[in-house]
Amino acid sequence: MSRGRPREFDTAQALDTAMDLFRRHGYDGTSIAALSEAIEVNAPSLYAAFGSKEELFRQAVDFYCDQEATFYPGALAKTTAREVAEAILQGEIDLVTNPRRPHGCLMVQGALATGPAASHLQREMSERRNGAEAMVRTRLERARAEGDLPADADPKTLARYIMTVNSGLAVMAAGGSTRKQLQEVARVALQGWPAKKD
Amino acid sequence: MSRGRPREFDTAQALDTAMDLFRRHGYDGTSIAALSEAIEVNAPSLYAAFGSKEELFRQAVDFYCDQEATFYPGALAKTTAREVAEAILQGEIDLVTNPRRPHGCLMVQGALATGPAASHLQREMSERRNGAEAMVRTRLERARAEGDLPADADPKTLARYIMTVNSGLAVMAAGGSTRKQLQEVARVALQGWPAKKD
DNA sequence: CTTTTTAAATAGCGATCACTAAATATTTAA
DNA sequence: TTAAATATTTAGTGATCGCTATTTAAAAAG
Repeated sequence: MSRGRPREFDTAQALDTAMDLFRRHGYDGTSIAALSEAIEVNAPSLYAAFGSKEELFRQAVDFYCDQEATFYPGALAKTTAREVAEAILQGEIDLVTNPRRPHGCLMVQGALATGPAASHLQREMSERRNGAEAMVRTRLERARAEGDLPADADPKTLARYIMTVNSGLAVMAAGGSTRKQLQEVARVALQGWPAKKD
Repeated sequence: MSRGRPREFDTAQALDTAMDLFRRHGYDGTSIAALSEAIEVNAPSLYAAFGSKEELFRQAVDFYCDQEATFYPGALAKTTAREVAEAILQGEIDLVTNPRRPHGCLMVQGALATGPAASHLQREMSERRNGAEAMVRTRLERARAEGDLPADADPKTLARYIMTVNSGLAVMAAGGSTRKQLQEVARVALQGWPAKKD
């Protein structure tokens, strides 16, 4: 075992709690005092473990991507472009309407708008969302190469469209839309998905 | 003229400036000090004119709806459901990528996530968005009654879909997507719009 | 002019912000 | 047993938060 007094709280559990607070109240709306109380750990221990509020937020986002927004690999592994799109929208809906969590998406609500001091977090979050978009685009490019999407389909725009709907779903969920309602929305959203030509 | 010393700043201009700050930094991320400096008015004058930060925010949102998000009446007045949908998405894109303004939508970025003290502003904003959705739904119900939408089309879901895309466009614009990119997205978004049956 | 009315400017209120120095507690290693 | 290492606790730092009492300035009404 490592030397010194052992930590009395679980950092993963702390990140789990921080994730919920940041998702519900955003970066600026979540105070160290609120985090400290919810995690049941004094502020200095928080700083010893995570460094700063900003770093805690980043680690909470990492935790979120690893532990909550886990549908991407499976969705991208589907066999057809349409199935990929369906799985992404359904995965996003499950994520943003999870009844055991605050509704919405940490990468949207967490730092969509922040005070000037944290403006780089806005950029970081949009870069993360762009990263997901790039993965979808790559997958759709492959689909087109495989003839699974028509040659005149534009993977870049289709991927951007999927991410646009995803972000919209997060906003709608935060506003109280139910899982069922959003599934109906997703059905409409894919109504015009380019058909494979046989 | 009214009695007493005349106000030395234009309240409309003040709301215009407040609108931009709240849109860029959100409610929690915008301090009275920042507003005071940007508007070039001391804090007490701000309070005399608007009452409180919350009330200033609300009035800025009203101002935004009246002066910036002005495309709705014209869009809803279009003759076909498809034209209505097209005009709404195009209007939203122009709104959220206006080069003279911070990119995004005040009703999304302004108070999507807030600290506990301002949580009712989250609700108020989602209620406003729901209000817009209701207007779209009513218009699409009329369209269906007029045979402009197929009988099996669901105006409620279609309206929710349009608003989902709208919110998504706001997030994407805040992340740096260009007007042209979002127009391509809008085109894809309407690809599956229910066709009128002749 | 003086009075009344309203606004602007100065200064500062208590509360909370993110953060930390110093002291105490608990563990392993020597 | 003692020393070293790490965590927790206590008590606070200066800065900023939203907001306001008080004073001074500028206008209209009498």
